[in-house]
Amino acid sequence: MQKSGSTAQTRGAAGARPRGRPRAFDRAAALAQATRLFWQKGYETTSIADLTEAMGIGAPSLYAAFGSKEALYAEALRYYQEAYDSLVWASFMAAGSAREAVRLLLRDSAAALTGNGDHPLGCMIALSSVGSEGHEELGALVRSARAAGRDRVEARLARAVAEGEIPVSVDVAGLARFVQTVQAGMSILARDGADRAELEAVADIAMQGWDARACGA
Amino acid sequence: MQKSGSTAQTRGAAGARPRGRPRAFDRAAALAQATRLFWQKGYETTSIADLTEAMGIGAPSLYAAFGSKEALYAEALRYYQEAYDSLVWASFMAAGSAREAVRLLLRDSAAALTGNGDHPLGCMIALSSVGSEGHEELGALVRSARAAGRDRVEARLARAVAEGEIPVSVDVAGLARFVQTVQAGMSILARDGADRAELEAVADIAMQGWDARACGA
DNA sequence: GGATTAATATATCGATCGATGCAGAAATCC
DNA sequence: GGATTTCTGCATCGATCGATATATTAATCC
Repeated sequence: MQKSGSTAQTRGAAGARPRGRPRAFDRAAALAQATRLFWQKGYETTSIADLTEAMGIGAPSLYAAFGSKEALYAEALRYYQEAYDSLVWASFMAAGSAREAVRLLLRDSAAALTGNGDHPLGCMIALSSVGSEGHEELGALVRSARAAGRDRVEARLARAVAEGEIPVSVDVAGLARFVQTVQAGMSILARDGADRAELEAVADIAMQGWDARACGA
Repeated sequence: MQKSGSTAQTRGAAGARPRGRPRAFDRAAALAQATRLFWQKGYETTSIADLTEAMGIGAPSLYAAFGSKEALYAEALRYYQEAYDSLVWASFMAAGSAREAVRLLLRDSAAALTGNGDHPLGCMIALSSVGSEGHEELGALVRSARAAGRDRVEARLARAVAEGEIPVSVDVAGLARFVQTVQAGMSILARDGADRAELEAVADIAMQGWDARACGA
């Protein structure tokens, strides 16, 4: 099910093929499939049988390439952050003001979380319930990933305070936590079937308070 | 582990004890324990062995009293709504205005979701990921429970429009969805360790937009 | 007391869980 | 070519999953 010519994906440009029998599947593609499955079903609910079927490989190949279910999930989480989550933050990073950054973050989140049908609904990180008893290592991983989002917002707000966009009287940590709350909540609504327009309306309402406060001066 | 005198909990006031050997455990107390376990760990992650241990009964007693794991979860969800979730809505129901109702709902949610250490963090309904593949019946149950919260808010907002508190130009469905989003997001933050003061600050920020909009007139 | 009814304790059911042992297959090195 | 290395397919490991069969115990009815 995989052309034999595509087995060189992890090799350096200078050749030097590894010694033994080459891997018959595309590791990156298999990881992408595993990511979508974990994203859709969660860690506990996704079985090795589910994974091997979706990835199109046998269990020994999975363990040889990824180590364990936990290690595969950790790698899938990293893949998700790079392949999906980072896209949501692109406009945020490029925005000229903190207000515009947050506005675009929430708008882009509304669009990404509802998706276009080619990936699961909601955010894999926000909706992950790993760490509720057992798998403490993965739980810490997910929690830190969630905290990273808020930290990005908080850092941007702090910069805006330094630049005079936002008055020093504003609690940037609290405001960042509010943005994180809205973004997290949108994932739950997206899972329940809220569409893009509905979440965009939520994002707009969340932003309407911005100008009412001293921030928007 | 249970006094034999407490076996009459489901009997009518007029006596008429059931025929056979009486149940040796308190069904309501066992349900309460099961609820807390499902609340903390989720449906899939909680095993029958976990349940029987926490409830202090054997597996056959569990199945005789509750039918199945799915039926027990459904009953636990109902118990949660009556014993915990309804408390959060008490002030909402009693408030004199829609604005005050929503404000108290978010404030009380902040308090309830962080708790006082005697129950799991976050909302069992909001954080439930049942229904992501398999268990479609329970998934529908949880989704409808989530929708019920938003419907309550929307109905209150609609009433406020009828009473002139909120202008007819306001999209009450969208505003209700915003409130639901903030409330849902707070559950995720609570699970990650956000304390009561932090979530109250989130609730306050969510409300600050209220007066800025036409609603607060 | 004897008959009837229901709950408990013990042991275990088949299925599935995550994870491997092993033999054959496909590549490199020499 | 032969030796070596690594991946794949098949079979299966012990543990745990949700759920029960069976025998015993404890109550009511008569």
